[in-house]
Amino acid sequence: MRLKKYTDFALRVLIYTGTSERKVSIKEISDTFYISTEHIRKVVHQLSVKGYINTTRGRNGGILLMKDPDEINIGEVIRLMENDFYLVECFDGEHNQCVITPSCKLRSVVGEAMSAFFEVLNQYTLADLIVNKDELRTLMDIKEEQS
Amino acid sequence: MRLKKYTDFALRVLIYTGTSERKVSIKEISDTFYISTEHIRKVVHQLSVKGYINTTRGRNGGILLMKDPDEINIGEVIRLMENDFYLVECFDGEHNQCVITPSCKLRSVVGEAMSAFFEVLNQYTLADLIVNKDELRTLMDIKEEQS
DNA sequence: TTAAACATGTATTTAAAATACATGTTTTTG
DNA sequence: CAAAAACATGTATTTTAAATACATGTTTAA
Repeated sequence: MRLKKYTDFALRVLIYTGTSERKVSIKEISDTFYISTEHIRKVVHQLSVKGYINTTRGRNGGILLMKDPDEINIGEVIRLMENDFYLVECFDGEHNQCVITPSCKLRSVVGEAMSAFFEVLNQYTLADLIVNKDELRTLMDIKEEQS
Repeated sequence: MRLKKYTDFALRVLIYTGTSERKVSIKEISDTFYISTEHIRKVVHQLSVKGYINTTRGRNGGILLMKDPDEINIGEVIRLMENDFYLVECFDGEHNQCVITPSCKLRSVVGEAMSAFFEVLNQYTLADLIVNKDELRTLMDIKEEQS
């Protein structure tokens, strides 16, 4: 049971962007976390498609948060980034061939567990993740004036 | 976010075994669910190592439940079968290289969500999954006298 | 016009899971 | 005692999804 790095990275992009007071770049983020720039680029792109961040091209381009941190729900972000929640075969209706599906109690049990998982995540926003901005800024080595 | 088929299959083995009144075989189970016999064999083996079932070799061998269904906790089974719960990088202490770990709030948020997930699963036992034995027996085509 | 940013489609690599294969052991029955 | 029917176990292969890399394009400001 894992989340994709993609999802993990999306959250880090939001944390990074939300912690900085200025525009940030993909390069900065990938350097900070020792992560493939191309992979982060894709995460950034999807976050911008979903309206969380705004990206501008060109010199002096970069990434800005588009919403207030307290409007960015963590459960929602994870649901959007993680596309596949087929914990057990029957969750994937199209490919399910488990014979007991019509009478299976496991189905709802696992569903209930997954709901509980998201109920917790839904209670948090990006604001909760960056309350300690100063500490984070130090750890991520964010300089407020771009070199 | 998925569970392994391995985990799904372990639960089905328990459901199958718990539903039948007699000894069952790996062959039967893999035929019922259209699943690789070898894969099920490994699941069965681990379930027996963990003491959930008893297997006997040889002619007239097979699988029997070792515990009362209401003593078999679903959360526990899933925890045992699914070995890896590294939802985010920092959960894997040994390989974690995320720089914000010391001050990261996401860590505990995801941890809390995972706990909620298991809290639900911990509330159920195999007995809950087979309350409707008759329906299940029909769907799985279990004959109580072996042909 | 050049440099520095993001965009985007495709290809490759990696890692884990799933499956298959080969051989061995155990037990019962004829 | 031989054969059949079960599980055991180690290894190898295949599959799949995710991660990463590559190549090229577009945008914008200096």
